[in-house]
Amino acid sequence: MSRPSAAGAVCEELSLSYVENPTRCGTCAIRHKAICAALCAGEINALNRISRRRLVPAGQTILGEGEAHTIFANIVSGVVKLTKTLDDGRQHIIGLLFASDFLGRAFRRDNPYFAEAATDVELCVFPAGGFEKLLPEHPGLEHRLFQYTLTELDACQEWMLLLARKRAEERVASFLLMIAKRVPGMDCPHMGNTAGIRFQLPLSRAEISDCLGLTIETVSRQMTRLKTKGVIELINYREIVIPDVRALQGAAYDASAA
Amino acid sequence: MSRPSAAGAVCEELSLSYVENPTRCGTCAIRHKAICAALCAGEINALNRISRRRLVPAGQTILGEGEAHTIFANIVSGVVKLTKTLDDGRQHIIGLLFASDFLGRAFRRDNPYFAEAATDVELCVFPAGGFEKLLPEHPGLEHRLFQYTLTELDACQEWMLLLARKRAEERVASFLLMIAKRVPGMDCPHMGNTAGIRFQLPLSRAEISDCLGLTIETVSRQMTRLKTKGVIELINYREIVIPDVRALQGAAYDASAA
DNA sequence: ATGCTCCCTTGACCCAGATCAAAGTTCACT
DNA sequence: AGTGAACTTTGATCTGGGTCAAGGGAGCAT
Repeated sequence: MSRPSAAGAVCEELSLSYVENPTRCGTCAIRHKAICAALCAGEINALNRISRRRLVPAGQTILGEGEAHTIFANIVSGVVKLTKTLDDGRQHIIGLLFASDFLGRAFRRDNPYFAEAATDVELCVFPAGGFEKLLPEHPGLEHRLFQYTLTELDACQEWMLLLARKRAEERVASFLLMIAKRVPGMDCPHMGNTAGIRFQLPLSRAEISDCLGLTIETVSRQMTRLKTKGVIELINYREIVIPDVRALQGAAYDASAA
Repeated sequence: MSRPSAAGAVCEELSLSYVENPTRCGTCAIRHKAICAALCAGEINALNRISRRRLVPAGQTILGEGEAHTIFANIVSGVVKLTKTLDDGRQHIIGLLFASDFLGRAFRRDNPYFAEAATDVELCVFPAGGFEKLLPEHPGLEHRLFQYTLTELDACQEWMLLLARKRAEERVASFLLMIAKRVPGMDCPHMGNTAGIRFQLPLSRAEISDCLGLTIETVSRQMTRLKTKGVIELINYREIVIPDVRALQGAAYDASAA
């Protein structure tokens, strides 16, 4: 599960936990996108005061399912997967968190899912106690978290439609589209078509199948199928080019394709 | 889709909109369960001031998908189904609302789903404008709604696992269990076993199949299967007895079965 | 009663995707 | 370069649930 990636990270807290320095949030990549966006100075400072940066290498557990959760966190970079498991081993990835997403289920003693770093991940961590104490004191913070939760619920309901009614090819196409929207892209110099998108898949085939309610083999076959149709190009197992997003949206049966 | 039921209701606003009378909330069946629970007197009064009771007959639309939503509401009695549709007609019921549940997606112009009365429904309706104005003024109200939304998200994630990984029989059993928990039961005099549960299904087979990502025929076959195994008894198409809840939990592969 | 309509069940058959089984890639490490 | 482990693809076959097509009930109107 562990893969090499940009930051050859080890899991340890960096010595960035200086307490009063406002440059910490000031220079943060997700300052204006995460729940931090739209917080007033007082709220940002309160958060800043209890937060610590942490690097988590790919494959490492962040929160255990059913355990009491000890932290909340913003994802600064990387991808976190949230998994639920039936006790005979069948499992499903109920959510992926990307840069600027928020990790943690407030107002609940035990964590309803298992959270694991899918790639190397950089977190901005808040201890659970401190964070939950902050919420009632800062309505603006709770409001932001509420809005974020509503968006998460929307996405979850959309995904239910995929699981209940889409065919395998549509699911894989929908998945690639979702990843393309959330993952940082890279230059696409070999392509004449400037509309093309190129990016790195953060998940293995096994993990993709656990997102889509399919098997590894079916995911693989559908990828090959999309490649044969010219809807996607596979640079290698992890790297993908989408020459024409519209075509992929068509394959995904994506209603939001204009 | 319309069925006879207790209240032979027509859809019209009742003349209950007297403005200052506190007995309205005071005598409400869901006063201590809906988002109203844990609100202070001021908040309840503010809600009371803008609310109206409304009866909606089975089969009638409450909110259109994609339309601007004009109302929020508490479900006082009955069952509301929330549906999403792909434009080729494939559809899925993403949620069912029962007594004390809340209907409406705050902070969004358009409604992300289609809401329809599955049975005759009694609503406590709030006009959208008035309700959204109340939220920032009453943090307690927003807090309640936030908690309710988190619970909804938990349920949605649990349901995703069902759609992604459970087999047909487990899905049907899980569905019956979910209904049994939320729908008012009735006496079970013909049974010696006092642990038995008897209730009315609020949905047709077609609607159940739209909840479970299955077809009508498969739902029907699995119901017959559960009946043959003795896990359920069918009084008629809509009425069900569960002689032993444990057995049904087993069939549902329900992890929460102790 | 009779017939109608709307659901629901049952049966026969089919197919998308699962399962089982190799073989091919990729990449880290000698 | 060579080896091994992990991941991915591909092929053959199987099967759970879908699809198509008849029947059953139950409730309502005549």
